[in-house]
Amino acid sequence: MGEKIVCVVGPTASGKTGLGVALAKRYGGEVVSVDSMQIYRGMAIGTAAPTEEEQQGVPHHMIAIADPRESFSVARFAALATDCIEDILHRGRLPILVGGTGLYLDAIVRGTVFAPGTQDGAVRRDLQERLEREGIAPLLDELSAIDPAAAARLAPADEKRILRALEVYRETGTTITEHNAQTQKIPPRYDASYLGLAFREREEQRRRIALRVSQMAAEGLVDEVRALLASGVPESATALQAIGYKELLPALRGESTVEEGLADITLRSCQYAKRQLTWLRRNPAIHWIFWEKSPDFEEALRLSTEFLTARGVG
RNA sequence: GGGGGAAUUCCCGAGUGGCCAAAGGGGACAGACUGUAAAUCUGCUGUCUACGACUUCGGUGGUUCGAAUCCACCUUCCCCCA
Repeated sequence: MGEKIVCVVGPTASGKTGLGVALAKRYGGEVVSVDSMQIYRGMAIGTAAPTEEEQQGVPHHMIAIADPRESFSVARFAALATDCIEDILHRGRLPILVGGTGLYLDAIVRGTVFAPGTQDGAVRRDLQERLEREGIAPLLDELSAIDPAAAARLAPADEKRILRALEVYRETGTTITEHNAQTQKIPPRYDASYLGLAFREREEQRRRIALRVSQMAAEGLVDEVRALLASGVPESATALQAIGYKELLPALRGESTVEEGLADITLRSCQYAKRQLTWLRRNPAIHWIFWEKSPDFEEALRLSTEFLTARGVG
């Protein structure tokens, strides 16, 4: 087992930022954001990145460090975040990972080794072209021949993963099934204590999200999106795929209204929260704290401390 | 006041006598997830004592072996003329 770290997880708008800061102050820790969209600059409002005031003097890492024109990846994120964590540990402080991007968080804690190959690599481009020319069927057949397990596991419509599976084989000579089996044998890099935040009632979660969206609008979300576009961020950029941004593009093009865009943001955020919960639910190590009505951070800090003490943290 | 059109399962919307518990989309719910992950993909969605039965297509009453589909009347909504 590696060194002890704390992870605060939960769906969007569940109060992770608040608890993360409270824990950091209580334990002398620093926050590492594990969020696929907060890494981009100029997206503070829509990604609900912690403001200076919310940070309360606690050092925060991995926020607004990338240009929104570039594309990040799990592997890149995990590498940078791991550097941050190591640095915090070397300084004798407690790393507190706060974030909603499940894949990223798991990759960091487990120390996942990703197979080579990137989105804009030659192999991927080649496969992409073949997909456009020939359709998915021949590619899936090819995968069946080299990695029947993966071919059986993946749905024919899951083009993204089929291409990736073929890519891994071409880049490494090893099937993705084999690669995954190998990486799963690697012991976790960190000894993580997980605290999960969630609303007891789904409806309460929805209300909370709707409230947050209207606050974002009041803080100038529309202008934020406009500014990104004005600075040359293409609509196809990963950053503009973020919820809160892509839904406002039609309104900015005059094809829809801001009101409709905001309603769409609320809807997509609720659906996203649901997916986050699906991801988190399969991690039995998470110590859940459920909000009955609205967040009660004092109580949450008490429960968290109790749990962390039992786990030997602090 | 006259004329025309429409009412379908949570929503939108197909369906015009049997192959309809009813296409398709959305939403909801559940799940997956190893270099785009706030992304991508899958399943499921009338009820039940479930390889069968029962109740649904605005309401009531008819026609028919059989109706969401045909007829009559009623209710509501929309459009046109006045």
